[in-house]
Amino acid sequence: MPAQTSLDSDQLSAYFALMDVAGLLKHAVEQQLREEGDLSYVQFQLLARLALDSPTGSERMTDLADGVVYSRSGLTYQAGLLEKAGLVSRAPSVDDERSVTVSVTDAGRAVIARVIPGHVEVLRQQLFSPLSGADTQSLRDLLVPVRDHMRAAPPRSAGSRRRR
Amino acid sequence: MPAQTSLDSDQLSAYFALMDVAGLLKHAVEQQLREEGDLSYVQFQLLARLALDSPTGSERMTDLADGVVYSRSGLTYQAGLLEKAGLVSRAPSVDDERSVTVSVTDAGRAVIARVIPGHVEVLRQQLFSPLSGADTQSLRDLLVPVRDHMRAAPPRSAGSRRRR
DNA sequence: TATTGTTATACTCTATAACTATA
DNA sequence: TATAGTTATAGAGTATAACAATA
Repeated sequence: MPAQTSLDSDQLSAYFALMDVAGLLKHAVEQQLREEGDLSYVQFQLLARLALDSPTGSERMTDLADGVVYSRSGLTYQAGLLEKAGLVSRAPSVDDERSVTVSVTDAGRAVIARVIPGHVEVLRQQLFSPLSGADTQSLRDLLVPVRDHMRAAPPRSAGSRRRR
Repeated sequence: MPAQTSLDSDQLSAYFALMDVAGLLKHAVEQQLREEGDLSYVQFQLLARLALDSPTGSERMTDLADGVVYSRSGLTYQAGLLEKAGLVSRAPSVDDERSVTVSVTDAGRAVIARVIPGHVEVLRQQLFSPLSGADTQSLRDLLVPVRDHMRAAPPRSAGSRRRR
């Protein structure tokens, strides 16, 4: 069985459908986030990760960078914007003076809380309304392993700094 | 059954997995397209649509805009870059003097041909290697209806100009 | 009047490379 | 020496609004 040099039609249409759906969806949620919370998608990701995923509401810059932003300077830029808006604070880490710990503020949590209902509504209308519960679960089960695989085998430039 | 104001955990993880996979994949293919063809993803989409999807290799700006770029000025900008690079040509449409017909040149077809193998290779490694043939078909069958639904009910600003 | 496309403009985001400071 | 983060800088992409030309 030789390695194919082209894709079959299922692969092609899956690829384009994936990119189209994600592109349209991102566009829709970015508009909602901008209107209701003055947030970009990346800023929402950062804030949501701190406010919803982290028990302490804090993470080091390096840990935040993994999976949210592609370059460190980009993260510095976004964190700076969030800090200027009063939604996060930054302080040197206690255990390692090189590191910076980013923390959501109360104002940051308030923005997330304010933005979530409209966000959910967009997702419901745009993404989930054509999908049954079983469909959604299938989609999840298909995509989560792909994400894990991609994160495990990063495309060179997305690797950690030590790989360069 | 009242309308929920939050998402269940399958929906949440499907949403984030979708956005993460598409973001990582876009990042990977953009790098490949830039290295091997000096193309951005949008430029690749435009060129591929003309070279692969259109029987004549030509389309009106308005038709190109549908589903590729979000604003008309953005399409003008990208078409200008492609024209400057000699990959497309633009001419007034014969039937409607207001319209502009964009056509792939031979050089444009050559760039697509040069870029495709590496593109397929990235897709194979990043997206398809964790998916069986049946998985790929399932993914396609789940996402194509979502795309159709999104295109049918655009999120306001992505609509055609006459809707504004 | 409505539609097609372009232009001027401003802004956001991202990346590279050089730099500082700590481990 | 290696790692964490910042800064300066430059470039790409996008959107809005005003505009010209055609239907």
